[in-house]
Amino acid sequence: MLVAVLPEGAGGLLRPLADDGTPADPERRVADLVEAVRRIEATDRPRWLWASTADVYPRLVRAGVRIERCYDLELAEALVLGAEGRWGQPRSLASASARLAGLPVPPDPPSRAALPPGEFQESLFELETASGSPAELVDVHAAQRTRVAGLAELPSAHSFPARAGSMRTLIAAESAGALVAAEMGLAGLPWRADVHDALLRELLGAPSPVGGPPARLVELNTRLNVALGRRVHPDSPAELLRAFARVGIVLRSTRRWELQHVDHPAVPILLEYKELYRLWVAHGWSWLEQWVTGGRFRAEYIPGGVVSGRWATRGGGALQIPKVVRKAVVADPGWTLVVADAGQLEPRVLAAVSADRRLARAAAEGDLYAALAAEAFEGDRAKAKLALLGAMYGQTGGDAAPALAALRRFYPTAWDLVEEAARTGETGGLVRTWLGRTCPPPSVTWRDGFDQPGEGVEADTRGGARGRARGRFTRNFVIQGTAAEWALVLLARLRAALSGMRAELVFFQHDEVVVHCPLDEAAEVARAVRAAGDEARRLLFGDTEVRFPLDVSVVERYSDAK
DNA sequence: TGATGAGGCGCC
DNA sequence: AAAGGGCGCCTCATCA
Repeated sequence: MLVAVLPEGAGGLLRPLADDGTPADPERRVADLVEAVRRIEATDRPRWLWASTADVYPRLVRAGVRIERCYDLELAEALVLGAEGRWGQPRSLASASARLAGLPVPPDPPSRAALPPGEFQESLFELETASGSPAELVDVHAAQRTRVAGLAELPSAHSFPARAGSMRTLIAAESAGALVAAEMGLAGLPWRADVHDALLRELLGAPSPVGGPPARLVELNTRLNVALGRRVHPDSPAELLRAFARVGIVLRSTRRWELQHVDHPAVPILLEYKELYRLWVAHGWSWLEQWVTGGRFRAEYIPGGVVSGRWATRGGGALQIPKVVRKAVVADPGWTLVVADAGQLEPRVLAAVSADRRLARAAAEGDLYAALAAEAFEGDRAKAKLALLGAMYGQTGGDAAPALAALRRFYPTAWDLVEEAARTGETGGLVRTWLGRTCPPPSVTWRDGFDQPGEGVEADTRGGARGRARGRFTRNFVIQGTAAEWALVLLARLRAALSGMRAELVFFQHDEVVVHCPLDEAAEVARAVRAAGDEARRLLFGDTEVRFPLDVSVVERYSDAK
């Protein structure tokens, strides 16, 4: 059973539908949407059909209402458009409805995600009156079902064919992910501001009372001035290049890896400055003030925000929290953190999707690289890792060349899969993930101003640096995107397993998940994470012998994981 | 003055 | 150890 929901102030319109999406009961208006959903969820557990989870669900969660399943029409629209070769067309309910009716398609309204961070937070408290009608929801949903069923017949110049069944799975997983994202964003990551502050003082020294650089940075800057024989602003690359040139050192850039090869007393000082400077500007006191409230860091998660299907976040740099700062992530008293990290996820995904028999056998082991090394790289684990990463990221020459040759010889089926994805991209084609997420067309991934979709695109794409860049992108897309799908399914299964417990999902980062739970639930949560990983493997890859082992730690502090 | 791009670096 | 893929976000430099 489905129930279509259209919010309207504090109330809304509800329309029950049969499983096939056809209306089952007349539409009705409720004055209190939260209470209506609470009641219907308790008795019927329907799949809720709405235009956008991000617009509707947060207010339900804040009122203490959680739902089990939903169908996010806009996320689904984006996936189906991509599979149909119409990537990037407007996806809102209004746009999809207009497209269906053959009317001019309005652009998507600016999404919440486009708001400045502060306003984004506030917007979550607004009562949204969505545009559109329940009839439009019902019609667009029905049309999506038909379009999904037709996907199997689409011409397939892609890594994986578009299959109706897997697209349904993908839409369900994407929708479940949106529920997790909303809940996790509201729950927040436990964050001890006092611990963070102590850490900053230890590394950076005392903060400046007027907002300038802290003591340690001032000191390092002074020492740098001395070492270079003149005053410099270390945050200005141009100035640094000039200063180094003046002491006889010509640099192409001031990147760390380039500086590291330079023998000059200023270099270690500058490297230390850069590291601490970054900590100060990106995760210093102002970050703490802006993003941590009530003992929680509340990130804004955007499911499907990355073209590969990975999540994005906005504000607070939630996916880039430096390891050193993770000391401030501390469980509440009497609670603990269960941290689960999928090791070697992407090479395992390659083994599973390619069904390369030898690679799959290696991926049945706990340490895939070691197994590979024993078989094909004379026991050299580092070389095995280099080869596999090089094949997935598109490295061609350099030190990796011999390793790549060995990989190609021993694992030809896996090799062919990534090579085929790369060739497809180089010649202007599209690739898909295992469940059917389609990569954007070349016109979207080229960001140079003069690239226009249409004439000349294919010719420009073939050969040349740009074509090779596109090939590296599509080569990686099929692996990274499929890994994101495995993680998404794990997340959805884990969320289901945790319902009814006090445990809460509080963080998710590509292949790693953190659950905050009472101490006495930790063992069960750890079991649930492993079970969710197994279910994700089975759902995606059936009876593959590839394993997706999870490193699970039960810790008080995030920094103590692993 | 505000917008944009480049340089740089944190995470996976 | 770096370099291949994906991001967000900070700064400076430049341009309208």
